[in-house]
Amino acid sequence: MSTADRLLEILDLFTLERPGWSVDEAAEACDVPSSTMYRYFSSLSRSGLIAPMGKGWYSLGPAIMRYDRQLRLTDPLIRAARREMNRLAKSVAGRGVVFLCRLLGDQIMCISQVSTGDTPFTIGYERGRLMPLFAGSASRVILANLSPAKIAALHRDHSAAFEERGLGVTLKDVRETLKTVRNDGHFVTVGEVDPGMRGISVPISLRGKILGSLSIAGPRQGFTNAQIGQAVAELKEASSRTEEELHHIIAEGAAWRG
Amino acid sequence: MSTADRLLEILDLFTLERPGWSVDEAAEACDVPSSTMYRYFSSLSRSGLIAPMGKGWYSLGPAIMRYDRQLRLTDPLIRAARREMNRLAKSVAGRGVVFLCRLLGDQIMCISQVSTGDTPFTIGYERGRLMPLFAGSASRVILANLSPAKIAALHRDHSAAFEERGLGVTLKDVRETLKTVRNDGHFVTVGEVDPGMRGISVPISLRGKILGSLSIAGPRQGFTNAQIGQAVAELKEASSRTEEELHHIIAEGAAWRG
DNA sequence: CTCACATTCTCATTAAATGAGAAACCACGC
DNA sequence: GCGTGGTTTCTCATTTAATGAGAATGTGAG
Repeated sequence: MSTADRLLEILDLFTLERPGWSVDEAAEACDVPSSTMYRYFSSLSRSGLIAPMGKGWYSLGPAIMRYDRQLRLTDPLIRAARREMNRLAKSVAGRGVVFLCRLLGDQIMCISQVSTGDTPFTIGYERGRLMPLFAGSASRVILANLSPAKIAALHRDHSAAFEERGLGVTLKDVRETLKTVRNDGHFVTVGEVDPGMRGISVPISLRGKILGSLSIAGPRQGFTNAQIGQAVAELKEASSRTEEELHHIIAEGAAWRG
Repeated sequence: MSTADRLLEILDLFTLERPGWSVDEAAEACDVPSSTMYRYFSSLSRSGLIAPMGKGWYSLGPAIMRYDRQLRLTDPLIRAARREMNRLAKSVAGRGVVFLCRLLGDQIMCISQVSTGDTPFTIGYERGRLMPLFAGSASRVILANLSPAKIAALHRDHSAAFEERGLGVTLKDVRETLKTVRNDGHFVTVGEVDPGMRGISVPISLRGKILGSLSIAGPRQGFTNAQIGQAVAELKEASSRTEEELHHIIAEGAAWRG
């Protein structure tokens, strides 16, 4: 195993379930001597990726927060969507939250979330939350707009998941199902990611390439059929304005390519 | 230079000013051949710390957001302060934002920010923002509560900064100034971090050890003297409740030490 | 299909990581 | 102040992995 992989393996020790580690425990977990783990920890501490939280205990460090802020401030998609997300949030205040997802390789991640007013329900759609590829409306509208080659590759590797989620058994079935979603331009689910929650999503693309999705989520009973229809219309409008804004941001260009 | 340092040097290429890099440009910047930089990029991509954003351009990746979410959800200080911060935010709605800072080694970082209602002014106090050590109320109340040894060490290394900020010339002067702040239990500034902005801060400690500070910031004219006095009182109350809550969280314990 | 470009692979050479133990450094209580 | 226990850094001979030029392969746009 390479040194690089070792470092990244150590970072991955720090999880939601186990956010704090001592040098000795980490050494045992990775099966290296303490002196070596001290070397690793000191490299990671120097860069701020981890930080001593007192008494020999370490957790993830300030660099994580700094880098995350940097992403928030520079991500063209987040910037392009901000205004429309705020508008949508007001429109569904108290009934739902608005969130933005991005396709990253084979993963779909929530990268931004806006809500206004009191949201008495638990908001599961936080920035940084990894979304399941095959469940939930936010993922579905992205999935439906992937290239045929990518859909085929995913179906080859995860055919069981496709079937389980009712997307179809054969690749042909799957293509049909996704074609419908693609043509509708939106997708609505109930309880696929969080129980009792409804998801309403539309895709966001740039020059024909799918980038992510814009969604509203809230308690199932917070939306009548008419309100779902209105939400879909508002989401579509917001998505198309976001795409337009994204063109402007990229045309300015300097921000992204340095 | 070690491999570890190389990797972390590469991560540091990604800045607010220059959030996107191609392999070749990064190779040139770090003075290594492209084939080597490809190896580094692929390690970092595999772990998700960076991600290809299309067409050979890379930016910071999903792991950053995942780790940041993890910190938000597990940091005992953030969790302990949440309720009080929400309460304070309502109390200063429209006039200010509430933010929480943490001491991390020699750095002070904003780790959480809450505001309610419309905040027409620019909010500079975002999570992930590094705060200057010697300016601003949020830092001052932390500085004032450091151990005498640390204050002495800081004064040795940054005596010019101490003098510039009016903290005193000799170590003796500095100690006197900080003692006053410590005894007051709060500090108020104007325009030290962001022009035209007022900062009002109180310290947060655990078992006599300074951990961070809780602050309200807003446009200077948003606070009459009486309102400043009230804000200080509310902040002190919030701080002491946060410290209490922190004791509970740490007593439960499981969450932090795994 | 083809071309240009992005990415991965190969392998002999070079340089860095390793780890046991010694030493230094702290913070803490007395 | 001054040991004391635990944490962290240092040292250096040995082992192991990183390096990088160039060839090979993959990929996407026209």
